[in-house]
Amino acid sequence: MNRRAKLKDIAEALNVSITTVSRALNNKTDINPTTKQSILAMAKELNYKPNNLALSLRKSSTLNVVGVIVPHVKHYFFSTLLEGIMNSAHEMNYFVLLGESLHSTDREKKVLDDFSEHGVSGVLIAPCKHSDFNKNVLPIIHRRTPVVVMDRMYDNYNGNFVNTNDFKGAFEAVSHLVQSGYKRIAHIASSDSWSIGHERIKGYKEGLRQHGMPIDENYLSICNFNNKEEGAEEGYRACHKLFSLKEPPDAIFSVTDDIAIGVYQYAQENNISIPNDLGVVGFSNSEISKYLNPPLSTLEQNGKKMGEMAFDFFFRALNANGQIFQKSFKPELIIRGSSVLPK
Amino acid sequence: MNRRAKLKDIAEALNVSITTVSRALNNKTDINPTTKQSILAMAKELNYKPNNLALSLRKSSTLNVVGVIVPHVKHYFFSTLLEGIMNSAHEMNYFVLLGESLHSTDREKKVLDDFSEHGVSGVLIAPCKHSDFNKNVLPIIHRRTPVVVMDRMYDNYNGNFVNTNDFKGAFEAVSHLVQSGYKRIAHIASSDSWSIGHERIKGYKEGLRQHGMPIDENYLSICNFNNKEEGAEEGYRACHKLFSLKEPPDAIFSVTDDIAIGVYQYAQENNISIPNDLGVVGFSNSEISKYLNPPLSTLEQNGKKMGEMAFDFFFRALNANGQIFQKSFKPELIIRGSSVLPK
DNA sequence: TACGTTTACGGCAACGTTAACAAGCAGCTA
DNA sequence: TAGCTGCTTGTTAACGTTGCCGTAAACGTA
Repeated sequence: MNRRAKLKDIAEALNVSITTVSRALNNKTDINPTTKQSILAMAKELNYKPNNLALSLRKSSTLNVVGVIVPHVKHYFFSTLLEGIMNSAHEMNYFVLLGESLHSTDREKKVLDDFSEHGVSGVLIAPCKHSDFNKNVLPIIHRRTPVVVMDRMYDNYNGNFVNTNDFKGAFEAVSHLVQSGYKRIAHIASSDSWSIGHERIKGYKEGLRQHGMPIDENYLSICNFNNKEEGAEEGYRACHKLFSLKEPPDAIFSVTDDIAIGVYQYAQENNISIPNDLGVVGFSNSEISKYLNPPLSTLEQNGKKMGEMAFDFFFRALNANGQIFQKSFKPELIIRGSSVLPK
Repeated sequence: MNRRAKLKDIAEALNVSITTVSRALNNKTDINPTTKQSILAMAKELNYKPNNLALSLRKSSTLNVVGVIVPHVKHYFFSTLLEGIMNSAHEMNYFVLLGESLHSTDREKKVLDDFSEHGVSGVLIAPCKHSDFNKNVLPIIHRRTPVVVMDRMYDNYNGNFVNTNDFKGAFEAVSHLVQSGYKRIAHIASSDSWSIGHERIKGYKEGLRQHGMPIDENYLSICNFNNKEEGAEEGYRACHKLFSLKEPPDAIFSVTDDIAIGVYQYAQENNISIPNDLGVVGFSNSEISKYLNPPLSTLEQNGKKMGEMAFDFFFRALNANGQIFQKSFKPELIIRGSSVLPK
């Protein structure tokens, strides 16, 4: 096979200058329609494809590449998010450069710096837990590279983002448990110090308040975890603590499905029947949830749609100078067997 | 912030030529150690970082980028594979360009062509189901770009690969079921026409043979599926068919965990007790498996290790001209509650 | 002294592309 | 007819880097 055709080849074949060829292929003005036609024809004949590497150097930015960084690809939500991003990216002829932070803010910084060095045209970031906005993200924005923050929020951040309305989700979960007839609703929460944990706690409390139920701080159990395995263990421990109270809860809104798994394990070992003795609602509709016994009620975050929109925001931000794109997805309550008392 | 320092800046600061600076920074000969020291010092002072874009053009290949393509990121096995690849890549300062084939051979081709166009230094591919080696992969190899095939095999392929020893895995699963005391072992299989399905069927039959058990083609149920949801449904259907036989099986080796979920659903609806009436063994130790009731025995494929090795193979192939790297991972049998009869 | 060899460096070209400027030419106006 | 205008094309430089070649100075050898 011959080497790839370049502008020069077309130019020589037609006895015109390289510039003229470039003009024809880039739909520039200042070109005779006849010349243009013959150039286009020749380009097709020689199967001309522009050289991305040269273009990148010329424009001093990689062409059609977005950097995407998430804490863990293997978490279901992030992999669906990624799926959405890749769908849209593929449609728009964009490449996805992928990195994982593994919930380390240092690694996150390293990956983002690498992205910059590689000259990505944009960055889509699902921040790690203690992500440092000023240190990690701000430098990218200063380079005028479009950034879209996904999934969780930075304090006082006012750029492009796509996230879940955690507050509303938690509120709905609690409302549902109340309507199902549960009276003492606990929340196994994630740290108050990051947006997801914070907003869900707020939604939980507001849910209780609006239904005229007391807020008992003993029913708020905060735990710390970074991956699924820890999640289940933490859930188990938290559940154990809740059931050591004088008056244990009769329902638990769990900040994630993984933690709910720990609750299930504790319940099974202690002969606590779900949903009869204990109602449970999780968060994120992980693939496991519907196969649990009983199937777990939870909130669907629709990672795929979020991913698609995140890419779309990036794409629009590229050409809209200064305009900011924001969207908060209301999660959808999925009611299954774990939170409905049989009549 | 100033713009990034380039060779010219260092050269002007020290009154030497650009070439000399380049030599110093690239550990070339023909340079005075003293000059070299001062150049290195100045490079550090100006925080010089080579411009990848320019380098890419010069070498006409993107620097430090591998293209990775898998059928679906959201499948647990592939996401762990990806995790392994990214770990190793990150360590070696490589970027990962990600694509999904979604089990479409056309899309696979498109993504691979895009990779080539982008000038990746290597390609790691987990082929889609009906992937066309000659059309999709061969052109890349012809460009002398190192390729590592992961997870499944092409017929007569003799390049770099990393996969699961599906034959041994299936063999072990069947042996285990025999040793547990099951007598009529069925296999819900995947299509015989691709390596994974084929090898597992072979392993299943060989397992029966070596334990002196008859091979009943009625107990071999082949089904077709491309994603989890279909998997469970197909499993359910296949199970239904098996239990319509005059003499239904008392154990099922399922080609994937997803299909095993369908088996569980059928069993629950029809009051078939696992493991008492029916032993079940799955494949791939998906995250769901240990949370099923009873927990599902299965085969761990260790995607992370495979991913790490796949990248390692690529990396070594870069500099080892012609040498071929191959590794078949023996999956590890994980015995849980679904395949052991109580004494 | 004369010549070859080594050491250390600089100049130029090239990777493929595009932007800015220059320039040729036809047609039109005064 | 001189000069202006608009249309079309070509020339040059630049993006940042490295490989090739050339060469001056210092050194060694007969």
